[in-house]
Amino acid sequence: MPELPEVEIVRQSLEKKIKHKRVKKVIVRNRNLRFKLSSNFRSYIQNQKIVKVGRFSKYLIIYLSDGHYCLIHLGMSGTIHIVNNNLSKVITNTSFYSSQSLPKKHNHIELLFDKFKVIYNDPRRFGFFQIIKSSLELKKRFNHLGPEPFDPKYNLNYVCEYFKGKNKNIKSFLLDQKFVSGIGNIYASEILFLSKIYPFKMVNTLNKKECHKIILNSKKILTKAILYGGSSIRDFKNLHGTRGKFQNEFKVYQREGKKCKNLGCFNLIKKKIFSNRSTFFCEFCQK
DNA sequence: AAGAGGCCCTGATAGC
DNA sequence: TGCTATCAGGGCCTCT
Repeated sequence: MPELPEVEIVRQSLEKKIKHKRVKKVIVRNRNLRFKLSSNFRSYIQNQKIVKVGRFSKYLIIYLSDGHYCLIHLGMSGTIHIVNNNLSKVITNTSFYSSQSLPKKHNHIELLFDKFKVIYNDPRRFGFFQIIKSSLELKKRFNHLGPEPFDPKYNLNYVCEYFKGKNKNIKSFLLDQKFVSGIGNIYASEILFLSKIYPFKMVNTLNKKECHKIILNSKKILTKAILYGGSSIRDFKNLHGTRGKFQNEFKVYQREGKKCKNLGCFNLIKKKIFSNRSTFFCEFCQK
């Protein structure tokens, strides 16, 4: 489901809800996630106080009072719900589901607090929970990831150097978390449309000006998406509450066959499947 | 060693 | 109605 903006929205609402609160009990219903949940997973979280909820790229980091960390990745379909304990009613919505459509199936992990519980639901099970035991280990865990788009390290020098001698298109690089981390399939298309760059242009043919536009627009699109509360795509039934609004701002994503939104352009948005992911673009505006 | 492709898994939707 | 095929916001692993 989520790219960096959606994960950030989840982080904000989750932290608001659980910071300084103690986990009373942990229920594991299914440990077969992306990575199998370790057998002692519960013991690391039970009775811990939540110090804060952080995020790096598309990963949530729960800081536990004894210095350990609980790393969460939502994969493609992971969602987090907060449900009131006695009333069994959704009181905070961190996942774009409404109380009416709260799924019973695929609730794999539950963290029980005094008055509410946090439920992890994930039909496809591409997401995961992991215990990280030290800040050093946490750093190592993210070692393979490139800078976030907001990081000053994601600059013209870095990008130009990185692209030297690389024989791959720009869309693939925006999705490559080793190059820049946090961008996914929606925002990659949107960033390239805004930059007026053809998604399948090889990076070794990009000039400095184009690299500069990609850097600026990566920051711009993700910042705006966070401001809009993320994107809620695929229309769930009975949605309400904290549903994101950025899907209304899409210029190309899921707009195949529709008119280009650039002023004066009457071309229709195209969709092309490349390495199993769809890419949306305007042939006329993106060169 | 960079780059392409397959695979993990379930659910929604389209087409017959 | 009920089948089958295709597609989904991600990332890891293997092969060449």
